[in-house]
Amino acid sequence: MTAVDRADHRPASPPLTERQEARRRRILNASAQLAARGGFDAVQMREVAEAAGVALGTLYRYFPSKIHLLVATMQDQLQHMHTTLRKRPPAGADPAQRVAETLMRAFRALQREPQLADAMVRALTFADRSVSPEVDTVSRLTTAIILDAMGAEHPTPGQLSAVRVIEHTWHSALITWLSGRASIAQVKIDIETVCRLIDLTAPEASEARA
Amino acid sequence: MTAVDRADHRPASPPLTERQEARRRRILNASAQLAARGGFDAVQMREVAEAAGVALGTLYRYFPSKIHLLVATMQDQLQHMHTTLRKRPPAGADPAQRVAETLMRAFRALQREPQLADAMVRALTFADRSVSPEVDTVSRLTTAIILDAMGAEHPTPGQLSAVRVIEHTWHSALITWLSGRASIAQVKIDIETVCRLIDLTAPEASEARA
DNA sequence: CTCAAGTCTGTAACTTGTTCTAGATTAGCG
DNA sequence: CGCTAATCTAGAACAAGTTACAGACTTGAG
Repeated sequence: MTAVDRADHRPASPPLTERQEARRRRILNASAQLAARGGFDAVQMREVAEAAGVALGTLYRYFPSKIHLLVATMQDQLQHMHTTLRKRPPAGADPAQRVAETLMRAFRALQREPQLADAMVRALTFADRSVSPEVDTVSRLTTAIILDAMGAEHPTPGQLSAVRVIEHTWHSALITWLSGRASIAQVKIDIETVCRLIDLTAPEASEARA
Repeated sequence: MTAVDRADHRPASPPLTERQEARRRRILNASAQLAARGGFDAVQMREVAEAAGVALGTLYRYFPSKIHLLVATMQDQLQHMHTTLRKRPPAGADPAQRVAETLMRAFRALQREPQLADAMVRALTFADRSVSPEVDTVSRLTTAIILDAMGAEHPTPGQLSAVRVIEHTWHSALITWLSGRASIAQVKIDIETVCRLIDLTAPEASEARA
């Protein structure tokens, strides 16, 4: 997980001064707050700038587009969630159960701020190539969370593929729920369904399972 | 499949005249052509209107937003694909194999027009509640294609969940590839991985499998 | 402390999705 | 044919993301 740890904060290109760090934080907070209130559309760059007390140009210097801003916001929120989850690891005996439990816990957290979730997830899937590095960071964070729940220290390629599929399902199911096309019950079932892949790809699946 | 058949063309609220049908078609073609050239950003409403030879206001009367337009474009393209696929059904013995083959065939079709694929898929996942009915139609079409490949006439709830998970994976993997964050090989592996769920949820999985 | 380089501010301008309006055209009906 | 309602056109206007720029402020080197 060293790669993730290093991405825990900025790639440290130019080390930000204290005031810059503070500005960045104010911007991210403003973004999350506006998003929580009115979703993607409510995060208007002029308003974010004003709420954060910076000029519009400065906002763009920190985050080169609205999408970058929202993806960074998601990074931020995911980090919180990761730390929270680590404090209370899932209890299930089965890796599949633990992952499903973890994801449903995350899901319930997002349910509390559906508008914020909407803004972040929409930004994530709408992101084009210019945001790839940032989206990748989010993806690595999510992977780390899932692998943590699985308890897989040295995942096999098969497991990694399963984790990717789980991530795909997770994002897409979230979107489907957020746009009102699926119920929470359906999301739960689908998460449980996809988590079955974990047993299927466990390294000892063919031997120790019997 | 009656529901899908009925959606084969417009929900027939007011039956369009011939000239209106022609306008609609010109608009969809213009949209697909612009998208194929430059992706999501190249589909600019003024340009679509001009290329289709209609006024901007008319374009908006037919498709109330750019997202609606692109989702309708996707509907259109999917319909083509469905008919094409029906002519040459996948050959595998296993339902899982057939679905994977079908999806990879669709994938290769999209590869030929990556920009068009980008525009359509981005629109699809970016769509908000106001586009739900249209997105749902696309989803039903996709489901029909997958069920066709499975050969499942009367899918169980478990199978339906598996199909949903496959769809999630399909969209999300497509996005990941389109934004350059995953290779084609990876997409292939992930599609094959998720298709394993089909065996897992087959009605006779617990009995006839032995 | 002083100065140059880099940042930040405030503001205007530009782009593209969307809405609105007034007048021309078309479609269907008697 | 002649009329009326619906539709279409051209073009202006508005909204929000993005860019540009001139001048003020900070920062770090000497």
